[in-house]
Amino acid sequence: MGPVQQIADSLESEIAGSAPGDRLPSEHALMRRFGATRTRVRRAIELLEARFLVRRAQGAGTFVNRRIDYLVSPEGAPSLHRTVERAGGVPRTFLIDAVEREAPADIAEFLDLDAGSPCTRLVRLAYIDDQIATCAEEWIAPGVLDNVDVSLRAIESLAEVLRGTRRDPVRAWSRVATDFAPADMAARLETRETTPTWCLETLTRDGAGGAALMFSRSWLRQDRVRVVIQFGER
Amino acid sequence: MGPVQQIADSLESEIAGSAPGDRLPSEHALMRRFGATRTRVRRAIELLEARFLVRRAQGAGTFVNRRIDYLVSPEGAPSLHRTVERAGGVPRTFLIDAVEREAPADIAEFLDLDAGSPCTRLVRLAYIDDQIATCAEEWIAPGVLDNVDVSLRAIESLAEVLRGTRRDPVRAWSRVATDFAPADMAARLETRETTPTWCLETLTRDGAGGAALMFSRSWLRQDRVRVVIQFGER
DNA sequence: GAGCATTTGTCCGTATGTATT
DNA sequence: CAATACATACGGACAAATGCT
Repeated sequence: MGPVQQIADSLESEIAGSAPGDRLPSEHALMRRFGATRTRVRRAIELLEARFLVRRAQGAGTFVNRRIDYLVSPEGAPSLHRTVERAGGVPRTFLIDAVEREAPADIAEFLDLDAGSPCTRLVRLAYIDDQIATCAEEWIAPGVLDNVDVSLRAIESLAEVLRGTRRDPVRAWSRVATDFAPADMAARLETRETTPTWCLETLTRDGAGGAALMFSRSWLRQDRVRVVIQFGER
Repeated sequence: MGPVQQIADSLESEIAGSAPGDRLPSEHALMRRFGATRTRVRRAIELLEARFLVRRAQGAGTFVNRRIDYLVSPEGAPSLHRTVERAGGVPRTFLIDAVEREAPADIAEFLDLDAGSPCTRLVRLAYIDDQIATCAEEWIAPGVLDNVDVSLRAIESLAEVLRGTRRDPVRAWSRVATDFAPADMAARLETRETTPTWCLETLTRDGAGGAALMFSRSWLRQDRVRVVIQFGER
């Protein structure tokens, strides 16, 4: 076992006994403790970072990372908000944009829209322990919601809002994959364009086979959320 | 735009015009061409590697990578073999182990087995263009197959074999996630334990709600296969 | 099989850059 | 502004794997 791996193993057992958000000793402190060069110490921390065990922030330090398991199934997914809470984390959601605009062609097709008809597009960010975790773009068919910009600022689940308008939102279609987020998304997620990111797309209809209500495309950082897809009966 | 990004962009457009398996110029040749240090050239190639565009082999060189899109849905997945062929790649499958042994507790539960009853465990490797891509462990319930070790050496799909025994294999339950492969799996996949890897688990039953036939757990390298999970109707 | 050149992988020590506190 | 902490870069050296002779 190489010296880098030894340092990594030692740090890993140390992490196991600490809570998400805790700060690790600085790289210089670790150099002294292990009598190693900075290169080795950094390599060791990079191993932990690759496994999403720690998070590093320039100027601030290295911290124990929190990663959430998020279960997706055809029956629907619990809100990320609640999932985070249950894991002991602090979820926060922000609406950062709400505009009327024409949807891109592929999305308009999902929503059964005529070309040129404008729909409401929301952009929302979700944080876990004040760390950016996901960004969702949501296209809402015309006439489905009013004053969303007002009513949504503090609401974490669009499904709940839709239910409030006497609709019965059901997940009609979903696709999950990992991909490289486009530049604007990567910027919002404060991540590099070279890191694979979850992309979860969902078409919501009103009741089974009813009118298309909404198409959403969520990007989720792999280091903050672990998406698990499950279907069928045991 | 930094010098590293410029080199990466230049190489990327070069890659776009070449075929999977093609070799890139060596790092030294690129140093001369771009008048850059090895650090910068390597960083640039690492950017391409992170996006799965190239593959590097010590002592051999850097090559244009082939990555397969693999669609998984509740209705079932086409065989990886056929998916690779359709993309223009060369698929190959090897049975590397076939033993009678007791299944681990969690898997025995899936197969409705009593503790201690032995089942057949197969381990199979799949290659794309002679590059290791996936490793599957398959536990087959007692009495379902005979002489599998003989009959399976050249067969790429277990479902076809099961159909040959007058069964009706259906995908009853599945779970997909990315995870870090255990050490033995990482070794078989010739990958590091720090790279997230697809894990696809499936329970196969005989007809709808029938007897449990098989539980399989496949690990798929993210750089060779892009798993896309899709369910529902548009 | 042995030997050799090529190619990528890893590491070192040092210096400088940049974000945070 | 100063101190601290992580990020990036350089040039060089050696290791390890590959492929050819």
